[in-house]
Amino acid sequence: MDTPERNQIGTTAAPKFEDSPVFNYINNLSPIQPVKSIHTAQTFNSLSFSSLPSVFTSPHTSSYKESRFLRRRCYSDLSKPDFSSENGNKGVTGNVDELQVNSSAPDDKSESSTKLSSEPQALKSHSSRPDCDRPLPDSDDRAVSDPCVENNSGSGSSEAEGNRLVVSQTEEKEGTSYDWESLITEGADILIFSSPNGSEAIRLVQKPSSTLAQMMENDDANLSRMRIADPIESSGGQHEIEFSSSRAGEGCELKDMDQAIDDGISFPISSDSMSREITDEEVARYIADDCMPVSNLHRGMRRRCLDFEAVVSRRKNMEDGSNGCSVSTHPEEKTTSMDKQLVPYKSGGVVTRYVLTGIGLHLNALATTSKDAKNLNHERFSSERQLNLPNSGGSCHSSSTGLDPLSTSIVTEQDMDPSGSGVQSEEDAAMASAYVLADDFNQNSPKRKRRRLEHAGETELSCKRCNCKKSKCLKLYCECFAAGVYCIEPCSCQDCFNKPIHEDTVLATRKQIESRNPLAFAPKVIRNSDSLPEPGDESNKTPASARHKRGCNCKKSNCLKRYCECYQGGVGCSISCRCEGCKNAFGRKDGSSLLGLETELEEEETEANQMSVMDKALQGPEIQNNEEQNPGSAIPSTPLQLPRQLVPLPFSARSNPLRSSFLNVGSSSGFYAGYKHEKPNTAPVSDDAIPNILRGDGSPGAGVKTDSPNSMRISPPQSDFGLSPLPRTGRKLILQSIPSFPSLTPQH
DNA sequence: GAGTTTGAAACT
DNA sequence: CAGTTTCAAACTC
Repeated sequence: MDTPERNQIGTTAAPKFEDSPVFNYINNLSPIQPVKSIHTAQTFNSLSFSSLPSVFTSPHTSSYKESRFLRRRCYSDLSKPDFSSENGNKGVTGNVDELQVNSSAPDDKSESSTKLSSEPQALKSHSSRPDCDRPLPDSDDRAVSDPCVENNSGSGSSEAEGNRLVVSQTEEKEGTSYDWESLITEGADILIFSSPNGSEAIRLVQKPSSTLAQMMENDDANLSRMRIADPIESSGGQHEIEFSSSRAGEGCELKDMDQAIDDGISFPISSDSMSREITDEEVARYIADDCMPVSNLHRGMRRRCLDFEAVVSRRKNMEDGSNGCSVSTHPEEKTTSMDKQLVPYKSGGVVTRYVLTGIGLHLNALATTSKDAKNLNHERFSSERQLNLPNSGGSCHSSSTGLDPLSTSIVTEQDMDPSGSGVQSEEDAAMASAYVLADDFNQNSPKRKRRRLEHAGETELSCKRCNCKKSKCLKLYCECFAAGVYCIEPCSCQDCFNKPIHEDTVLATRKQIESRNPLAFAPKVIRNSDSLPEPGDESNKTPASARHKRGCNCKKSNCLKRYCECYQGGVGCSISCRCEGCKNAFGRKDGSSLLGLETELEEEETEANQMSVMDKALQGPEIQNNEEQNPGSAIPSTPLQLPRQLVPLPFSARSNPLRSSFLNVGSSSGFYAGYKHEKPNTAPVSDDAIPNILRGDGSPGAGVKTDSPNSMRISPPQSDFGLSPLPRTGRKLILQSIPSFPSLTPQH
């Protein structure tokens, strides 16, 4: 855990004075400070990771924290993207680096990174790596995934942290724990807090240590300020500060902590070395760290999303050496929020996943999620419990946002994942699980793939498994490609080019398609956050509060089957639809409202399976929320789906943090969003709403939301769900501001 | 599991 | 822009 990041963080944090914004700002300006408190940093690292919420970034805060962020970002990429717009540069770069690191070579780098700690930048990059690296190795997947995940998750991290804390506590209890009990007791509180915001989660952590609390009291106030001022950074920044203060004297033990983490993420181990000095504060730290890992697990799960844009950068990093991490502090990189979005992640080196940020849903994602979700839930739980987190299992669950009665701890973790892209998390998890299961298989015989799909695949949910035979998975026919993710084992595709190995081809193809249709990779379904109907947007008005990007053209299915993209996406048909005999349960083109939806759905359900219904519901904003919370039935509760499924409008999310509309983005969506910003509405799509939605949901108007154009970023992708925000977990989506420029295409 | 249906994507 | 073809998912048996 020597990770430089922590150190840096700690350094930055060390000065409590930072409480005052001014002071902080100054600190940021001066690189020196970071160096000061290296020790403390570690504790925070985890925290920092968690901090995602860049969304709110206030320029000021961002500015002063930048140095810090950089570090943090390493952990949480997702959040970073948000920053990118404002702070962007640094943060972004950091993210990128992290991503690269993860993808490239986790193992070796981690160590090196620790060494680098002396250098702030290096630290940043390293810090990110180390986490990733650790986990990668093995069963530890959790840890491995965690770091990476965090990066990806970014926005959700904060919340996730809270959850994580809880989890970690539980785990620790089992293994060993001194102070843990107290911590645990507090854990409940933590959970609660965490849900809303990462910042809160952090607080909880702090709470555990009375000393910290005392010490921090003042700081807390400051922190709160910070948060307010900078929602985005808040979590990370806060943590840093707090811990630093608490930890100031400590420092050394971090290594032990790290080791412990590596071993099993359980701090207790570290405690041995630490002995008593580990005060509550340390415990808190550990917890925080643990949390991170946990979250990571989820994140690790991330699906292989393709970020084409990111890919490029990544490649560079990769090529350069695993060191992608290596300081990616370049300001330029930072500028591109896109990079953040893409977080390449390797699990077992098998597949790199990139998270795409986006707005709205990709039908594909939805579909997969819904179906799989059910299965996944079951499997996930089992796996999760067994593993406790661990890798594969964890990965899977991560996706599940729902509360699982069974494993609350786990659930929390999952929630945590939400980091932003519930979808991603799901996907990732699925991916991870898939990898784990299939290490052998890789792309091999289709049969095996199928098998996995059926079995492991179920768990994976999110992963879309395509079955392309002629398109080489380089056309929109391919769900994976369309969703911005690489094909993976579970896919039964033939002659697949949609793999990391063929990044160039994939990227080029994607560009081509985008050149033809800038919105081609945009989520097909654009959802407004349920919670926040924006007055301006008509889309909100739509029953579903979401609409299909282009509208369907159904003639025989009456928009009652999944052939219909609107239906599949859980949205009602709109004016833009050219369907005939529309009977879309989610809303007919002619205006029949969703109200009838339930009844209709029920009818349909009878016809189809409840399962299918559930899925639909999940897709559908309304239902989702409820269901998510209800783990119960097969449906889905599948938390997994939930997370992904709907992509609430990013904006809405902002408006309602609670609801969090996640932006899920279909993998591509993110790009899309960004893209739009760049090229507003050039989209071929005739849809009125769409452009508006995309923009705007944010857009336009909503001032705060903002979506800043940048904001479009979602914490990933996953996109899928969006409808309901996460139930409790609340992942909030943070829209991460995407840099003005569109993700993928920017290169255009 | 094979075959059919369907509608989007791609092509002309 | 419209019509046709291609494609793969969704669905049925």
